[in-house]
Formats: sequence, C-alpha cells, structure tokens
Amino acid sequence: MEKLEPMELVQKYTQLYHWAMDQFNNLPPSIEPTATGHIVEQIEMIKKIIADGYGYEANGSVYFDVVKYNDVYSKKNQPYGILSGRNLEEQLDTTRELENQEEKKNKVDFALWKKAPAEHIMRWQSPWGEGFPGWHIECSAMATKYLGKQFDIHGGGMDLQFPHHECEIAQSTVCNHEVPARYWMHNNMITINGRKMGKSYNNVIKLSELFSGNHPELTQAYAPMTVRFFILQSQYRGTLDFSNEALQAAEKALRRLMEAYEWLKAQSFVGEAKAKDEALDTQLNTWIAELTEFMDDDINTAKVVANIFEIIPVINSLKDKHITQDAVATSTWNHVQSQLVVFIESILGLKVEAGANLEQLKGVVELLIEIRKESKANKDFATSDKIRNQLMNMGIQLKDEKDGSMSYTFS
RNA sequence: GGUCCUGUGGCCGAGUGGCUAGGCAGAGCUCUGCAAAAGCUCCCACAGCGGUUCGAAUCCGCUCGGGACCUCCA
Repeated sequence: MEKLEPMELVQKYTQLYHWAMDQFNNLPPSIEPTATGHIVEQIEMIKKIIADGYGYEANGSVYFDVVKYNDVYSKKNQPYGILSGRNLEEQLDTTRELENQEEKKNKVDFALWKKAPAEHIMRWQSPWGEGFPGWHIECSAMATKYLGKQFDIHGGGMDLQFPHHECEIAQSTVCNHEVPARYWMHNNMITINGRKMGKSYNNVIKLSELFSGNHPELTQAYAPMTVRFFILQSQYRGTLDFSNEALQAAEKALRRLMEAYEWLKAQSFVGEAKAKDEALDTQLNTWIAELTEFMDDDINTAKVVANIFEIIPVINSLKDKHITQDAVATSTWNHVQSQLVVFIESILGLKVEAGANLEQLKGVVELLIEIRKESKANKDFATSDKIRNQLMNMGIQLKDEKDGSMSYTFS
C-alpha cells in the first residue's frame, strides 16, 4: 500500500475520480458528502434503531437484528432481500463461517457499529465505546439527511444490490418508518473481451490507460466521448463488453453522428414552407417524439441512439442536396434541430472533442486547402493528391464537398 | 454448494408471443479527375435439444457456455 495518511489517500482518489467524471462530461453533483463527515448522524441513527428494538449491542459493537426485521416486515410484504429476490431461510443455511460470528444472534445480522481493535487507525467515540460505523449505515444516514426519509431514485452497481442495498432498506425503514427509495437503478458490470475485469485475469484497464491507449489489451487510444457513446449504445442494466473492435466501431459511429449533428446545428431554417414529402415529415416527427418515450422506458439510451441514427441520413441528404429543404416543413426542421440539441448534448451528454492548439492547426489546414484548390484548378492532381494523402497519414481527412468547397475532420 | 442474471448475424448491441432495431465491418450502385465522405440497396441472426401455442429470439423444461452475489471492501 501507499504510505499516505488516510485522509490524504481519500483526497488523492477523490481528485482522480473528479478528473475522470470531468473527462466523461458528467455534471458534478451539488453535494458529495463523506462518511467520515457524518459520524454524528450515523450514531444518532443507530441509537434510534436500538430504541426501536432492531439493534443490539454486543461487546462494544452494535448489530442489526435481521431475523426480527424479516419476521415483522414480511407481514407488510417487505421481507429482507426484497431487492435481490433472496429469502432469509436460505441465507441462514448457506452463509459461510467468518470470525467474530459468536457476537451476533444470527449469522445474517450485520454490523451497525464496530468496536475498534487497538491497531485500527480510524476511530471515533460513541455510546458503545471507541469504534467505527458499520459499512451500510453511512449511506442511510447521509441519504436521509440530504434527500429526506423517502426519495425517488437510488443508483449503484449490481454488485452492491446484496447485501449493501438490502441493509440500507432495512435500516432506513426501521429508522424512518418509510421505504427509502422509490426506484432502484442498478447498472451492470463491464467485461473485457467477454471476461470480467479483475486482477486475476490481468485485464484491469484504468481510465487514464483507456484514454492514452497505453495498455497491452488496447490497440489504440479511445477518447472519453467514444467510451461514453459506447456505453450509451447499450441499456444500463445489461453487461457491456469492451473490445477494441467494439470501441473502434463506436468511434466511427460517433464521428458520423457528430458531423451530421454539427452541420444541422449550424443551419437556420426560415419560411413557411409546407412539407412536400409528408411521409418524411411525419416520420421525422415520429422519430423525435419516440426519443422521449425511450428515455421514459427505463432510460433506454440504446433505442434513443438508434433513432438518432435513423435521422442522420435525412440530415446528410439535406446537406448533400439529395433532398431539398421544402421536402419537410420548416417547423419540423426546427423541431428536429432543437430536440437533437437537447438529446445529444443535455441528455446523452455528448460533445465535440476539442484538441490542443486547435486554432493554429485549423489555420494550417485552411492554408493547405487553399493550395490544393489552386492545384486542382490547374489540373495538378499530383500536388492535390499529395496534400490530401499526407494529411490523411497524419489523421486529418479532407473531403471534397458537392459545392466545390473542402472540409476536414481530425481523427 | 446456494440464489439471481445472462447467451441475438463477422463484432458490439436493442427487442418478451406474430410487425425492418441501430452501429461497425463486408458486397453492389450513385455522386466524383481519383479517393474519401455522403446517399441508396444487399447481408434476414436469435447457444443446443424438447415442450406449450394457429404462431416463440420472446413462455416452460433440460443440457452446455458466461457473469454477479452469498454479511463486516462499500
């Protein structure tokens, strides 16, 4: 382990986490409470649980009486294990032997407060002596303080469903007399080439390695937005498999999406034109309306992305003049434009990746484009091809547009 | 060992009883000095074996893969 003070360690990984979230264009939360900052609230909660008869002290530690809770709350249709579909009778037989079990009334009971052994660094005073909180009570205490006795959505990884979230439900229900969360959103795990990420498989990839491409499993670097888009292409409750092939596919798809989107966003549609192609007009409105439906369907971002890809060929057809603007009503174009801004930027959280020294680089590319135009005008294709091919090798792709202009993309 | 989840075309990934998901790759065409990009078209899959049903990727059973969890990491 690293030789750092405990809170120094916390600081270090908190900063790393903030960096990663920022890379992914995640909005920062309005509050990020810490367990160590809420010892008092946790102790108060434990006191209430004891007072209500669901907690008991044993040798300086406090445990939650799961069997009693299950007996009482099963009658209210809220048995212990309701989230993960487990029943307590099976648990009682299969739980493996662990140390200090003899302090508990039942093996399934979990700790609310633990007596600190002499060597334990983190320790606080409590009515039960020096110790530290059990591992589930912090979430219940902080959620109650900042979100109230009952709140709408509780998130977390699938791996936390049992026992962590089950214990939270039990504690909070006893303490607050209300079920804490109305909805639970458990996101599933990510696998690498079909295998879970784990030290034993030697396939752990850090985000910094993913973004730099500096890892044996990776054939190239992947931009944060590529990874974000890749994740959005699946529904969050399913497992997601990382592979170079899959990430490269996502990278290309995202580029196509963002190019069409950026073009559309820059257009201004005016006039009172009625749709010449009513079928297309209706279809566009349907696709846009469905975006909201799909988000309402348990955040089905995969379907949202699929619908956006239905719209992209229409945008590109307008761009390349395969269709004319009056094929669709002006109001529809404006609706598509404004809704895509909302869904792509605000809801999916996608943004154009900005490179360093972009302005200078753009200037250079503009200059080369000018030279290339001149050489093309002189039928000097050797020079024009040289410019295009050399730029391509550097990852800058030139495209001849229909109207004679040239555009470019960085990859 | 137990509980739960899962197995979709070359790759990723939606979809829970009948209707084209979508992306990437691949093939053809259009456009184009060439190329790329873009547009159009094609590629009709649901682990295997039984069963239910007029009809199943979707429901049930079994088999074989993959995964998560099984109380003091949170």
